[in-house]
Amino acid sequence: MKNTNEVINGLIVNMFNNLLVIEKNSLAATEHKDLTMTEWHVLEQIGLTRKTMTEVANQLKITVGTLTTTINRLVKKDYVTRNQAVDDRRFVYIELTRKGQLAFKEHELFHKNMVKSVVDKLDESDNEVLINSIDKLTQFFKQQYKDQIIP
Amino acid sequence: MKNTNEVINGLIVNMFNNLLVIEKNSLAATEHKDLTMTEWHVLEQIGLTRKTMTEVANQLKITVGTLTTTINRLVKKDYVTRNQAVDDRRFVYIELTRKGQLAFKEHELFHKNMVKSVVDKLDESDNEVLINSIDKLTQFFKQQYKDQIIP
DNA sequence: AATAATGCTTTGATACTCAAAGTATTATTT
DNA sequence: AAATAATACTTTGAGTATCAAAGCATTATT
Repeated sequence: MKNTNEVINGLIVNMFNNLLVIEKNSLAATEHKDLTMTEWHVLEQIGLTRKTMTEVANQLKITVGTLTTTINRLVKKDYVTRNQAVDDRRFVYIELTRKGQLAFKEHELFHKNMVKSVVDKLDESDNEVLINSIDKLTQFFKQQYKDQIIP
Repeated sequence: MKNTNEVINGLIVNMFNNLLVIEKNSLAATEHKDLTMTEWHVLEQIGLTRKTMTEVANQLKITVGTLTTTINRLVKKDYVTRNQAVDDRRFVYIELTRKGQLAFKEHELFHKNMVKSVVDKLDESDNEVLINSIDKLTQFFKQQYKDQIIP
């Protein structure tokens, strides 16, 4: 089955090379043209409930210091609010503004369309295989680098 | 099938957030610790035959100018050679040195292991579904942004 | 011979990233 | 209660990554 492996590997590499560019162009066609891809992904991780800096940084696998600078910009652009927690003032809560929520929903739509384009063309048992396969990939990662993965 | 879509989307996003970090750590464990991820991916695209600057830049979806600076560094680190084409001196051929080829094979190994971990656990018809699914994703990209995709 | 087109490099600017040092706050130890 | 440690975040310094636009050779077209 050497050939199968190579085909799958080629497709995965190709997919990864393309996805970011595609996503970027797709999102640039929305009203929120002032967002970089990093900023889009930060908005995606914050989601519709407030989060702490560390939570979001862990999910994105970046340092909190890096996130700080991105949040600075997102606050300036009015996509995010930043508030110190009242119960423990070491924590900072970041939360989407209304504008941020609108952007979030556009990003969500891109992903939904992407997945829909795949799933619609497969029958139910095929979907199970797909889920299973992606899950196997994730497990491959976890197995080799347990301590670095946030589940 | 709303739920299926959400599961698949979640897995994909998670996979993308993880992959680069995982790959980075895996490759940092090799002898070639002086390579950045961008540099690894350039080596991957050059492969075992010589390529022109434009070829590689197109595959990676970066500008030729960006590639120039990366190649500068890879030449300095002795992973790549750069030679003007004799038949048409506008072209520049880039090619892996022996050291570059060794690195290339290590990168290849990472990908092979990754795919193997998935494929080994699926039977033959499942593999077809997986290929089919990834292919659908690629088609989704192509369909919406035809002019930007290099096939 | 002049002009256009092509392939690459350079330049200037911004974004992204990390590690390490610094600040403020809370928890633990003595 | 005071000193120390731990935690959450920000700032700083430095290198990498990226692009658009301008520039340089070389080749193709007019």
